[in-house]
Amino acid sequence: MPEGRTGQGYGGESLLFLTDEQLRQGIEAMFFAYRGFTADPDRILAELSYGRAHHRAVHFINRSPGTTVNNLLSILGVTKQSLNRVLRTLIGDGLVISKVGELDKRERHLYLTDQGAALEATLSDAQRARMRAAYKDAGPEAVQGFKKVLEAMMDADMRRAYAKLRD
Amino acid sequence: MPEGRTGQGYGGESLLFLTDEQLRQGIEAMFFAYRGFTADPDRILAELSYGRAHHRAVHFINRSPGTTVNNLLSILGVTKQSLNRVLRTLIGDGLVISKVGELDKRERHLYLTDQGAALEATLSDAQRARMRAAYKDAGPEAVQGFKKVLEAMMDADMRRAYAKLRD
DNA sequence: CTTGGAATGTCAACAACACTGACATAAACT
DNA sequence: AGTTTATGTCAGTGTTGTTGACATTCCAAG
Repeated sequence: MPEGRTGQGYGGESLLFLTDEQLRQGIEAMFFAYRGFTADPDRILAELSYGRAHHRAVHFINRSPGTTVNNLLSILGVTKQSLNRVLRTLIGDGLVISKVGELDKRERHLYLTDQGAALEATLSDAQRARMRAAYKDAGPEAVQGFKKVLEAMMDADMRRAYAKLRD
Repeated sequence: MPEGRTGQGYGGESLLFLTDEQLRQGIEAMFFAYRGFTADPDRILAELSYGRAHHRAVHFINRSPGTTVNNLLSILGVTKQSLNRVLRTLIGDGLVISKVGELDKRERHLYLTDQGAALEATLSDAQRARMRAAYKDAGPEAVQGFKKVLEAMMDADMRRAYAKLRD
């Protein structure tokens, strides 16, 4: 071994960051971090007898007001029956309204009511607070790397959906 | 604003990486990436009529052979009833064995059988393959940042558990 | 205009995985 | 001897996901 360059020097020639041990650490980090990622909204949702699925629906409706059910379906990656159950309760509770499409009357366009927007804000604030603290701790360079790795970890369709949401 | 340094320069003075928009992108990246993260093992598990909970149990038993039920409980962050349901099927299927503790006979120490180790390897290989590809794409610097942000995102107890696993 | 397909919604059944609460047992600690 | 700890188990419940079947509405092609 002529040049056994150890450490995680940024040269890129060293492949030590691709060892099974390093990968396992990353896998476990994802597992533990995702728990933290969802912990705060979960606590709020539990009090309202809602779940993560409601959070996700509300998040993406807020993100893209007027989105269709089908669109939401492909982003969330669940079956229409599963999404429909969630949407029904949200509509029933007055957090979401569904408008028949003008151009294509088969489509239902989804919007948050004021009440829905209020819930979304509460959940987002909690989740962003943790995210902000983590970003601040880690610094801007780390955040760049964080996003880069996450993006590379996505399925191709999800990467497309993610890119689309960023436009 | 005297020095309005734009971009994500690594100076650290610019706080543009802490805007709500940047945070939301990170949140969505976590959501989509976690889906990719679990997709490959999920496919394998579905064929065996196992679920993610089985994967997690097998992973951490492989990681720390001889670990006790209580220990596993605190790492996984679920109730003993939930874990027990999973362990019962794994033991019944001959993937895990539970040995009464020698020093403290109340404790059960958990080990993978050869068959259990084989499943763990199959699942790990799939998950590591995606992780490796993502790491390779993103590069060692990005990976460092990735881990740094994830660690900062964990709850304090999880960070401790994570650190302990790395010793 | 009729027919086929797409988008949506609904009903029913089921499985995985989490929860709470209650109770049992054995072993260890005080 | 009494309490705590570690574990296991039973019963019930809730969220979220799945399939399968079927109805409705509408667009578009023949």
